[in-house]
This record gives sequence, C-alpha cells and structure tokens, in this order.
Amino acid sequence: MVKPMAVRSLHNQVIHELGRLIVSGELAPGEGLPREELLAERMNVSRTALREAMKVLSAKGLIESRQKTGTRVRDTIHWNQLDADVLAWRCASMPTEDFVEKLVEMREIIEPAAAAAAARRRTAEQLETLATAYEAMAASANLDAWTEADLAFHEAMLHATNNELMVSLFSVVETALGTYFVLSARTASNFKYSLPHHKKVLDAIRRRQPEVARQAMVKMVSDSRSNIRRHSKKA
Amino acid sequence: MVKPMAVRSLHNQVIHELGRLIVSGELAPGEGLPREELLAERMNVSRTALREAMKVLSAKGLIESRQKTGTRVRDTIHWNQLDADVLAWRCASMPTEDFVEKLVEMREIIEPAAAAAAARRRTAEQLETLATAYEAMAASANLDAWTEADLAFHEAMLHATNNELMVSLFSVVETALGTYFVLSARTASNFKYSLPHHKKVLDAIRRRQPEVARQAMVKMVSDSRSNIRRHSKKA
DNA sequence: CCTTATTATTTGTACTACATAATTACCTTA
DNA sequence: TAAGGTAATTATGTAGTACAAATAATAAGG
Repeated sequence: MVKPMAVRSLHNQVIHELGRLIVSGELAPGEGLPREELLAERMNVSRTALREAMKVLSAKGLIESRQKTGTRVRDTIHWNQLDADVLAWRCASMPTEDFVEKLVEMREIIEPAAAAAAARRRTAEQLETLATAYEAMAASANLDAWTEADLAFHEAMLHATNNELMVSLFSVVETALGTYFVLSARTASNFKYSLPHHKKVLDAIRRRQPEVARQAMVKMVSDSRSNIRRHSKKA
Repeated sequence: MVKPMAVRSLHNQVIHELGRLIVSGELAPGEGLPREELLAERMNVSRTALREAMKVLSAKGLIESRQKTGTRVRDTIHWNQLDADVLAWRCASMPTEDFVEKLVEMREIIEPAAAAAAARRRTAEQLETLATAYEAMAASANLDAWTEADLAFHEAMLHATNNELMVSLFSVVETALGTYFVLSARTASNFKYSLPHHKKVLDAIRRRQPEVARQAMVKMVSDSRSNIRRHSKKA
C-alpha cells in the first residue's frame, strides 16, 4: 500500500518528510515550525530546497507562512484531504478505523454513480480497457497481480464516465482499495472473491444498463465494507 | 465568481498567471516552456520565485520538469481536477457548456449523498450553523447576500457529514454554484426561488430523515440543472 | 554501423544579500 | 497615565550567483 515512490529530488524528500509529520499529527495544527534557516540546517538542505517544499505543502493546505510570524501547521479543516499525497500520508502508518469507515463511505457514493455514468456514456474503446482489466483480474495468479488489475478496473470505470472530475477521485478509490487490501482477511485461496461482482458491473456497462451497473457496484462496495468489519472485529 | 484573491506574493502571482495559461489551453499539453532563466526574465521575476511557483504547479499535476529536457505541460489526464485553483482557472473565462454539465453531474452525486449523511450524523451545533445559513438566505436583500449565504449553507451541510473527505469536495460544489449563479437567469425578483428546497433539506436534516433529505437535495440540484439548460437554449 | 566517451544544456541545490511586512517595544504627547 | 504613533526587530519574500547532477545530443573509436 505505501508507495515506494522513488523520491529522487531533494525538495520532494522534504515534502514527504514534513507532509508525513504533519498529517500523522507529530506536528500538531497550530504548532509553529522553526524558522526556515534553522529548519533547513536541521534537515541538512538549503533554504532554497526547503522553501520549494514548503510552497507545495502550503498549496496542499497543510501549512501557512506569514512574514515575521513564521510558518504554522494549519487546522485540518484547511487540508486538501483529497490530495493523493495527503491520503497516502494518512495511510503511511496503519489508518484509524474511523478513517477507513470514511473511505468506504466515499466509495459508496462515488463508485455506484460512476458505474451508472459509465454504463450511459462509455465508448467502445473504454469498454475494451475495462474488459482487459477484468480479464487480468480473472487471470491473476497471485495477490499482487490481482491488486494491480483491480485498481486498473476501477480506474478504467472512472475514465469511462467521461467526466474528468470523476477521474480525479481515483486517488480516493485507490486509497480505499489499498486499505481494503491490507485490512480484509484475504488469503491465497480467496482473493478472487469479488470477481463475480466485477463481472456484473462490466456486463451492465457493456449492455448500457445504468441502474444494473449501479446496483452491482453498490453490492460490491457493501460487500467489501462487511469484509473489513469482520476483520476489525477479529482484531 | 472569479475569486479576487488578493494575490500578494510574487510567486503566487506567477502560479496564477501560468496556471491560467495552462488550464485555458493557451499553453497546450505537451508544449515545452522556455527554460527557467528565460521565463523568469520574461515574467520579470527571479528564478527563485519562478521555481517556487513551478513546484506548486507541478504538485497540481499541470507541469513536469526534467533535467536537460526542460519543463512541459502535462496531459489533462494528470491534472488535479478537483484542486480549487484548477477549478477556478477553468472558470476564469466563461466555462464551456459541457464543463458546466460535468459540474452539475458532480453535484448530483455529491450533494444528495451528503444531505443523507448529514441527516444521519449531524451534531446539534452543526445543525445550528446550517440553520443560521438558511436564515441568512431567507433574510438576504440582494443577490450578493444570497450567494454568500447559499455557499455557507452548502458548506455547512458538507461539514455536517462529519467526513472531512466530503468537506474537501466543497471546491467542486462551490465552483458548480458559481457557474450556476452566472448562467441561471436570475433577476432581482426571483433569486430566492430555491429557498423552499433549502428549507426541505434543512428540516429533513433537523429531523434526522436521511432519505427525505436526499430526495429534497436531488430535487434542488435537478431544478438548478434545468434552470441552466433553459438559459443555455436562450443563448 | 554500432558502441562508447564527450560535451552541452537544462534543471537541481546551495549560499549570500537585501526587501518587505508585521510584531514588539519604546517613546512622545495630550 | 493612557493613547498613539514610530522605530527596532525578526521572520518570510525576492534577487542573483555559482556550481552540481542528469541526460540528450554529438563526436570518437571499434
């Protein structure tokens, strides 16, 4: 789940280091950061690199800089919670149960609607991509292959809505699926459990049946929700 | 609609200048930007300020920099379409009809679900805030006051879901409402047209009736959709 | 012709210097 | 003493220079 994310450049490292610290709560909202000169020295980077990182974190709503006052961690209200990085940082450590709950709720809202829209507006080519992803799921020999194909399926569905705003929600779906992969009690024998659900969605989209697609997707998500619940109770 | 956004700092100006150019299509995807030194000179800023801006645009998925190769505008697929700035830049000039359509579709997905969730989980305090916003709408004497209160109502509803991921979608709702305010044929006499819709939503949330709230919101959005349609046909 | 070394160019990082804004403290004055 | 304005202080903001690192293009060598 945690992206390896070959962080090449220095300022990218700084972004992720500070970002993770803030999102994890180790740097609490309201807390002031050391002034740039000190912080740069402490992190062994130049003020230049540090500032470039801080501008990005500022754009994500995590921090706020003012002259003389310094830089402070902003309240979570202002965080760009849908940002892929912010979501990833929240899952860097084991995500809290209530955050998983919120992710599932988002899937319940996004994906059935997306399935319906895809059934209405998908092109032949988009259907092709979706079908290919499904085939890869069916053919997957191990968990990793399944995971990759599963993500491809859900992303292809979002693309098939032909609404780029919808597509941008993939970061949420991706994170939700990621936590599911970690939390659900899957084994080598049952990891293809949800394949029939995916087939129903695919078929409904192929046949351009929005409501059928929606219901199939509702079923799929509600199923994965209960899978997580079962696992949580175990733990 | 277009945020005045008192762009104080230089690099913020650069962010918005370049951002708008890219999102409007004046700088097409695939197109390479001049190298930093030249671009900085051309924009009358230092390379320092330019780079800080470029890092932010890069974080929004609009551009991509590589050593030796230079900086290129990325394909729209990679754009962070839900980013508040990106949305605002898309509406800087008159938004296209199909973009408005996509915004409305997002409202249709987000807001009914949010209304239902708010009815389920809102706190007394959140209800208070929502009611206050409603009162302000009812009391508004002009279009500006109405607009402000309307936005506050929709934001309060998202907050009442107690799901911060939902709250972050406010940028989408805000943009959608903004285009609606511009495109709908409102006059001094009828701008409170949707007040009863809002009352139904508020009451359902107060009474904790998720499905009633959802349906009321479905009605409100579908109504505003048809209002926009009517106006588009005129033009 | 293919492979490998060299070169040139562009972004990446560091450092210095100064500008600007905002807070704080002080100092003047009624 | 209290009010109010003013100057000192200190953080971020901007500019500019120099060099490092990466890589596309090119030249050298087999």
